[in-house]
Amino acid sequence: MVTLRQLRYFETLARTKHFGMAADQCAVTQPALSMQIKELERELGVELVERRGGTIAVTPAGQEIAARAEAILGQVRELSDYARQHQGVLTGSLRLGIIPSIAPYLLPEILTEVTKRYPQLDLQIRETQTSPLLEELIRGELDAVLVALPVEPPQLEAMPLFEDRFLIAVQSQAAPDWSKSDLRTRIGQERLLLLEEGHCLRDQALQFCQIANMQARRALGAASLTTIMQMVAAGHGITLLPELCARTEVDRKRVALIAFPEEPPRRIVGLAWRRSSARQSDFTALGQLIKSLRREAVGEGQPANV
Amino acid sequence: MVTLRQLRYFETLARTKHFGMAADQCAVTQPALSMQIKELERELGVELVERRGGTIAVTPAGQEIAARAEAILGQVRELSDYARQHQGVLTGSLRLGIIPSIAPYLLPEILTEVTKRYPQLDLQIRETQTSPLLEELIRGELDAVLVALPVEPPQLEAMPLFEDRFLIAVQSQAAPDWSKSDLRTRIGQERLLLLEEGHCLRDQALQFCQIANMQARRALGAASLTTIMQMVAAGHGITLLPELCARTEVDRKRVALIAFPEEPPRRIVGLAWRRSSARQSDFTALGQLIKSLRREAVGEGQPANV
DNA sequence: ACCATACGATCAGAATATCTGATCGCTCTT
DNA sequence: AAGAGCGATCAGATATTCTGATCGTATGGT
Repeated sequence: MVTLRQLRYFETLARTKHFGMAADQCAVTQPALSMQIKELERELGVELVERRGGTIAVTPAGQEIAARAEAILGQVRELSDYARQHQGVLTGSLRLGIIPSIAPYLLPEILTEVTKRYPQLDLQIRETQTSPLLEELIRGELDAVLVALPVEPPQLEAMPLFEDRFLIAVQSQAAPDWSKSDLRTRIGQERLLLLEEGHCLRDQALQFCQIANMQARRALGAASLTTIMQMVAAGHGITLLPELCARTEVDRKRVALIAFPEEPPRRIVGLAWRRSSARQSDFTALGQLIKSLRREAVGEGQPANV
Repeated sequence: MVTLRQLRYFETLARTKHFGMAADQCAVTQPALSMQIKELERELGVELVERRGGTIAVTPAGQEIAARAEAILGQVRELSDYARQHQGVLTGSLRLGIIPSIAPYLLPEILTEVTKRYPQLDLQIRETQTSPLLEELIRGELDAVLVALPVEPPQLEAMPLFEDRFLIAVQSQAAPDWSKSDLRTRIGQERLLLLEEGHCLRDQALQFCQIANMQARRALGAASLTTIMQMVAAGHGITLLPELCARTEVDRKRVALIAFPEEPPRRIVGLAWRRSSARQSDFTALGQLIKSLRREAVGEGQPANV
């Protein structure tokens, strides 16, 4: 008799193409996974993976079966989600992914508020860049993600939460030198500091500046905004900084923030989830909670112009 | 962690609304089933069934979850079927339903032929009337059914196999008395013997005779064609007999068969299965096999006219 | 050619999960 | 008030699944 356990293990194996890694992801030892895979093969009477020294290949039949298994596992997840709805909103566990340019600035407040208002909720956080987050979301390893919109995959649905304007961060001493009138031209003349490849923030900044700053690409990617801000403070360049990050990252003595006078470049921060998920009400509740946080926050900490 | 076992048990329970029966159907004892249901409820955090003395009720959440479970189980079945295709046609086990007016006459040959040509196939037979067969087919308890076409449910697909003409069976002594010219009128004057409610044969005969024989409904239903033929032989009435059954059921000394001169009433015998099943090639192979049997059989045993 | 390494298979024993059969307690019927 | 039917519960048996150690093989570097 086929079991869900077998399907779970096999789906992971088909994805990783590696017994050891798959076993890790399933949180069991490699022999345990091997045995279940073998049992599934015996059960179905089909060779699912070809074991060749060093590496393995998923057979064509295996591919198809992995796809079906994935669909089945998805439906089981939705069944559980549906059930969870019946014990009230935002209860049980919710796996939330957040991108690095949001997590540190919003997460503490989110956690405080969630603990206060939804003590039943066990919020599990994963912080990484947008594309792995979306993959994991689609695979069902995450329930929702907090990212910059839009999100492309059609099986996802998103709720915009707030607008996050970009400011220009420059070394304080240099600030008086910046006139608001020709910001864009001026940017083109500076060295633009950006995060490393893969961060959506980098892409957004590049997109905005592509006309203005053709030499931006030579800027090597930094691993964190903190690094970048230290470099700005030391006068090694400028950067585009989301308002959200400003309060935390900016040392007012050493760095000045310049707002765009009109039509500021901005990102939309939103919550995304699988369209097929049965936890819609959880997500809208969580979205509302974050929205409300942000409104208060914006109210108290006004954007700092020069 | 939700298991397929839990879903299987619960789906059965939701259908039977009875722990004991569900346990029987699942081939386990009642405590085993109770425990799995309880575990599923704990897992999902939802009460799935209301236990009230004597009887139980499936909660609304339970209904929805049972429906989802059913869908999931169906997909798992299809996954298995898909896999089975890969080890060649007509291997493994195949659960075939057959109606009583076909089974005794076709099954022996089918079994002989299947054993010869597909020794790998484990054919499990269920014999009952059309409507329970179709229900079980849709639920996935059967893989295919051999019935009179058409079959209505849209999720089923059917393959016509052969035409089975109806003959009139009368007591031998009375036979000379029948002129072919006005068969229909004549039928109206006789007592028509039919199977009990639920047999498609009864409905087909009634449909054909509805103009001719308005008093047919008073004929009490017999449980088997054998009973009916004994009564015909004893001169208690006449019946419409499918050609398929004639060789086996007719004692030529006591019963005569009269063929309709033109446009004989007939039934189409066919094989039906779930459209969603992944075993199409099994079914067409089985259909071909039955077709070929029938062609030979028709060739050797010509319909016996007066 | 030889060693080191990485990978998956295998095995024995331990830990879990699941099942059975007996029994209990409740509710409805008579 | 007694009996029948039903599901829950419990203890012990059984089957499944897991772990940790070990093995054999293929591969790549030297």
